[in-house]
Amino acid sequence: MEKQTLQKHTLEKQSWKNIQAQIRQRIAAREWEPGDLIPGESQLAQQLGCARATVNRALQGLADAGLIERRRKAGTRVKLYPVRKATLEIPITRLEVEQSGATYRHQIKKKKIVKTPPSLAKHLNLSAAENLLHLSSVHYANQKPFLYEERYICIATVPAIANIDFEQVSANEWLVRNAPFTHGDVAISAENASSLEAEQLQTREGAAIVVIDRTTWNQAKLITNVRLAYAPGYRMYSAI
Amino acid sequence: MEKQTLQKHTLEKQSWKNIQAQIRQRIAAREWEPGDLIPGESQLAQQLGCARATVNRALQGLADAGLIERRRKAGTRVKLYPVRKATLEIPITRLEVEQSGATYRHQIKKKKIVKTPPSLAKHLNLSAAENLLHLSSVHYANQKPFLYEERYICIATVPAIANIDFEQVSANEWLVRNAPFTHGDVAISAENASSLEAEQLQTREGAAIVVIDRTTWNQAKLITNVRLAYAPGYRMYSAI
DNA sequence: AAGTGGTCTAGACCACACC
DNA sequence: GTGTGGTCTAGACCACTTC
Repeated sequence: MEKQTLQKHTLEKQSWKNIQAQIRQRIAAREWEPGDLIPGESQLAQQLGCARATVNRALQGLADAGLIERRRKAGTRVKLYPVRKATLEIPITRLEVEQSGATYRHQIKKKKIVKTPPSLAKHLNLSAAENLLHLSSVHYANQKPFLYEERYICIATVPAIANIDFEQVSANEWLVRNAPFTHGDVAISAENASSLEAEQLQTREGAAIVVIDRTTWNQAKLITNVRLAYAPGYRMYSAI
Repeated sequence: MEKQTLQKHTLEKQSWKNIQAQIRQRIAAREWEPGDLIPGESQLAQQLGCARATVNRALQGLADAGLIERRRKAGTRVKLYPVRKATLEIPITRLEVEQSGATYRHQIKKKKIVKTPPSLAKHLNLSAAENLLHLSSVHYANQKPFLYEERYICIATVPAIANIDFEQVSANEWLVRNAPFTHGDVAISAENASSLEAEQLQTREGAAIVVIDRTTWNQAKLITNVRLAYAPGYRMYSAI
């Protein structure tokens, strides 16, 4: 009690964010150079007048941010090459469009049940006999094409999709709300629009478009694989 | 002691990750539906036989992952639209190339000191009188162009750059190691290669290329703005 | 005013990696 | 073995928000 009151008076607020900021600054100021070992948690706790758990939380955040590297017994080091990370949010397309102030609409272009196409079978190591629902659709913002989507949904994993009217709710939105996934992967690239894509996006063939390829799983079961071709001019932003 | 031993015997390992997985599963299983309020921390702690702090840690992770939404007094709700996030690592170009097994080389194409160009002045709200070091360079993987980079560095913020030989260390690498930044922003887009870019990247004009525009700051002071034009075929990957 | 999450503490034990 | 980070606990107080 006595100690705590003292701290409050001398250092005002103590929180793990505060501690983290102090350590961050000491790293930025080169007090500990890249590659250096920094003091142990207990030592820092004593220096900074807080509990070890608080220092631990601060350091875990810094490790997460890629500034330091921690190993039991070996201690904590300032990274030689700090790894910065950009976090991109993956929004529901309808919300993304609406948040930009535009009116959203989407249209199904194709819908049929197919066996696993060879291109996917290899990449997703899926049985060639698997039944997939193949959907193509275009999403519009203010009646202008925004995104052309080519999607495969694994029927065995998500049997309920058989009864969904995808004219009402996009597959994207329905899946996000009804088929929670455990993990997945994303690839982002740039491609020249094919003639089909150019037609659907009402742009010229060869225009540079952002393409996102995304696959999601529930445990070991594939849920969906989708290729998203955004209309020219699409940009993704992130703070770092 | 007695209690702890009991837990060990009945539930094997208890950790916040375990608790988190249990809660995750209950959300996935629709035990709590999207929009529902889930029990408070103390209640969950009692149910799960652990301390409230442990539940707190688990729930904070889930909030971070975008699955739930927490507010004091209001409680914790399952998000209607879970926001998934993809985290992209921003590597040093040399390391990115070398990790792919290729040999790295880079070459400075232009280097001169300029006043803030109008295009940047607006976007970065920078004084037009600011002195910037303007560098263009090409990074190669196995002698093939990998990345064309157009960079501006704020001399007032990083005076030390005046004496750096950027033939030896790329600006990218030098800055990462010597000019820590507090925050920044990134934009990713697809563009058709201009004639200059096509020439530098040894590709055809109009080829679709990934373009990353990145700006970093130290507190209120601009460090650098860079436009990275990757050779056709470049892909960024992320797990989600 | 009251209830919820957010954080801190002191102490304890564990898990892992290095010696 | 031994030292480091990783985690857990019980209890406490704080801060924010809704009522």
